[in-house]
Amino acid sequence: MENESSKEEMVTGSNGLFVKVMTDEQMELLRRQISVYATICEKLAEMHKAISTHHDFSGMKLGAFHCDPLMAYAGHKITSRQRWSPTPLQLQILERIFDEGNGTPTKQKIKEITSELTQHGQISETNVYNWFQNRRARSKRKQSVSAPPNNMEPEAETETEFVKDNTKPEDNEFYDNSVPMDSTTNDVYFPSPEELISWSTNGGVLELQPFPSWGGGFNVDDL
Amino acid sequence: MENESSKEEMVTGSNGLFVKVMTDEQMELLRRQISVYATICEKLAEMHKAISTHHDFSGMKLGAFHCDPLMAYAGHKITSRQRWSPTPLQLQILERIFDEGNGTPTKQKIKEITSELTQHGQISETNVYNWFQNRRARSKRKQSVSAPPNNMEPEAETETEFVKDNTKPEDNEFYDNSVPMDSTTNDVYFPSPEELISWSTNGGVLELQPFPSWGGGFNVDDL
DNA sequence: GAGGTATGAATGAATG
DNA sequence: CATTCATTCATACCTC
Repeated sequence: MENESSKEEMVTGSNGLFVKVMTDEQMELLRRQISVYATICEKLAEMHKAISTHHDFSGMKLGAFHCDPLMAYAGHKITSRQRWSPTPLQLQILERIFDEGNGTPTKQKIKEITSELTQHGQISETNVYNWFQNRRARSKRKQSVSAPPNNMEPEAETETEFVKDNTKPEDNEFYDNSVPMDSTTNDVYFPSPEELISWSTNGGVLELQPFPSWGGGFNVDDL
Repeated sequence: MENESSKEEMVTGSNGLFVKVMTDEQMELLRRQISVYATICEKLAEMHKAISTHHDFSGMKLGAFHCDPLMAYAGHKITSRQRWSPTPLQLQILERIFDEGNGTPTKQKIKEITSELTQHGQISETNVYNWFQNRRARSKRKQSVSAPPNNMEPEAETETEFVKDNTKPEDNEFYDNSVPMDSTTNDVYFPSPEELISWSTNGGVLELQPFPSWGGGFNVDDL
């Protein structure tokens, strides 16, 4: 990453006010972070809920949190950025190019294709790149599925087996899961804390308010 | 959306890059929002902890490959794990090292790094090597992953061609959206999710790390 | 609303 | 290093 765009700075907006500046990068970080929090909260709430169903914790204190028995289950999906999807026209063109057989588009080709497709809708080089990657991989996989005429039980999901034939040196792995949490938001709306934390301690059951839609603040990628 | 002071806007920073802008107001909101999450998480963790002390979760096998049901947040199944994946801690360290700028780690450095990371989880030199390879390569070809700002109509072939690439200049559309982890300066610091929420797999007790810095990381007021 | 599928995207590893 | 492959994750959509 270049040293030129990773830090925030102060600029004077068009309205003349001083404002804080975030780069896309930072914005993305923020977005993710908040989303992670949301997820964590949600899961914790679920967990507690699950536990609560098995035990009675009426005596349970939650610090200063005592609220009305407002019913609400932790909604989720506080964020949802639509991922890119080719328009029919774009798809048509992409498929055509793909069928032309020219294996993997070079970087240069990607650029060309992208600029062509841009005339038919929003698209970035990454989109094009990914599309071809996926297209190739999946058309290949499909064939290999039809190839093996033998056996192949439908679903051999032996989950009790943690095979880690990593074919590689001594790499092992036992810590699971690096948080995927995609999440994305177009806008960020911030309810007041009270709004958010109005959970019910009703019978020890904790419930989080559904996350209010993020739809009012600043647009992360839509301006 | 008109151009008022409380709304975000796009301006050109001193470096010439387009950046997103937040007003103080928005920044404050953001800070509070995240703070609220932090509080919620803490409280939930406390609650869970309290509950856990009263019950035996012997049924919860939480070995290296088993997560407590809650932790499987994201629907990820524990059965996967065939390829190495850095733990959050490892990732953090790796990113730090990467950011230190020392280009290609030598063989010797790889060894050092590996042995350091081993303390935080299984890892091999190959893993480290690959990671740096990929990290380098991708820090260059990072592109706009974020769906272009505008929502596109999947089927409404309104191929209106006024698509203006608001993302960035025509020639260069690279910006980072890969794993966030830089920081270290006084700008936005975001602990990784796992950093925040390190679950003890011991008896199903959940533990939240003390919140790193909502008080230390994101300096709203003293930029 | 839980299942399945399609697909955009992310990333460890491999190949040149 | 530059590209590519393989696998996986996440989400949108679809069906029941």
